[in-house]
Amino acid sequence: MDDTDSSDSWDFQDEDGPCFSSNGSNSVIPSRGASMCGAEGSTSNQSRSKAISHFTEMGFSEDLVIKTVDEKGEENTEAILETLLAYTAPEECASQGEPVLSHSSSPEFEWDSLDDLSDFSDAESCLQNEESVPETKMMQLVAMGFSIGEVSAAINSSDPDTSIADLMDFISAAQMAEPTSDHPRELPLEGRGPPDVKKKKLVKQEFHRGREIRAWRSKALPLSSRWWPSWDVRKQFNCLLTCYGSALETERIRKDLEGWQGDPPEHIQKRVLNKCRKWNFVWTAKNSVAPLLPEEVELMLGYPRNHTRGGATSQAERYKSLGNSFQVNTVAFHLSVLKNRYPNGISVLSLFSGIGGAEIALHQLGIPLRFVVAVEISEVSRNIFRGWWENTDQKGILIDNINDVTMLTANKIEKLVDYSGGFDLVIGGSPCNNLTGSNRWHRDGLDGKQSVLFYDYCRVLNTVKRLVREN
DNA sequence: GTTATCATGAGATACATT
DNA sequence: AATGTATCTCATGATAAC
Repeated sequence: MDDTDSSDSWDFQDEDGPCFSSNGSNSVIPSRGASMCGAEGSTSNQSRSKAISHFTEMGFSEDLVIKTVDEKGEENTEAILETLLAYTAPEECASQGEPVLSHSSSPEFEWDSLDDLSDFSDAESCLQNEESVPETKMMQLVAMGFSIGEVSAAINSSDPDTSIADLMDFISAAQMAEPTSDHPRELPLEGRGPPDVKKKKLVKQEFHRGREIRAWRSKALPLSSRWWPSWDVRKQFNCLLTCYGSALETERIRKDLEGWQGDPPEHIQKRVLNKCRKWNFVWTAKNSVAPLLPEEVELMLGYPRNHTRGGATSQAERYKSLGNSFQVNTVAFHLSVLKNRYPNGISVLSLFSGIGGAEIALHQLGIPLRFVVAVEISEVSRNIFRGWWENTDQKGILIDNINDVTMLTANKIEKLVDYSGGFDLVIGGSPCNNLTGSNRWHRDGLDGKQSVLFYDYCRVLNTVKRLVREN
């Protein structure tokens, strides 16, 4: 059962990730910071050299690191990093003729640009140690923020022993040519470039930021960046829900904020901020907020732009189908181990398939969809998925006329297994309507009307397993 | 250690408006 | 008939206050 989804605050989960982490945006080098705090006094020399090697490993020159560490004190990792970047960034801009921190376009909204560099040295050692395993290479590059399509293309068109650095080179070159319609970029990562250490850091940084508001403010939401008030301290979006804030709500906020000289009083700020949190509002003009557009939600969740446009009859349906869906990049990350196992295509039984998050993830990984059974109760979602299937010229077989999981009897499963030659993957996230805190009315747990389908997932999975064993 | 407070959520329903 | 809005409601974990 894959429960990777959009239910938590929109933050990449790192438990299974090999070399990146989503430590909170405020924490700077938490593990190292802690060990340094504990190393006061007698062992300060040790912590000093530790700090120095930490920053030199990041690619900064040793002289500069020693100077800065002595200047700022080895415990002030944040300040050190800030200073180091301040020293090195202008040089790189000059030599490469392009902005290094391309997202920091408006000075008044300069966010701390350092917090996510913390685990980079771990990623670096990861790169050096495990270059021999292709899946790992794929995961590492995806973890750095390259799109799965780009990484697949690069790995497919190079020798198996090509280094990560060369692969990055390859991808960068391809990006400069133009993004293909087949593999559009999931996130706008303008900070990419030649694979020097600095760039790798930035790419990694961008990857984390893709999940945070700050990235959106200057890239996907340039207007928002301009009007974002300093007292709106949100750094992450809340859970992407199936419903959205009303126009009247945003109107009330506008009225609340009008007529103050400078910042509004604290109680107003608090009220507005609570509303913004509740509805994931973003700033669109002076004193004005608005819900995220469906296109923006699609982008965040890793779907192709306008993925939900055709099949969904209304805006409400678009939000609903997106709010109930997988985060594609996350699913692709977990499924990337299948890439080399199914070069000739995969046979998938997709339960609660919705708008096709699992299938899109496989497609973006470059795994051909040889045979897909998509079981989905919502006609709107089925239409969206079929639209995608046709738009991407899928060559495999799609069976999407079984709408209800409870109708998927052992008999039918057996026929499907015979027809397809067996399923390689059973995937799906069963409904959580009766589990979620949002539902005050029928929060009946797994035995609730919708969530009870969890048991059908188990039933189907066990049937498929049994058939596989028998064959 | 215990209690109080706060924030939050793959939401549901009735009613109003278009 | 379809869409938009207001109102409903609460377990849970984190943190603050006692």
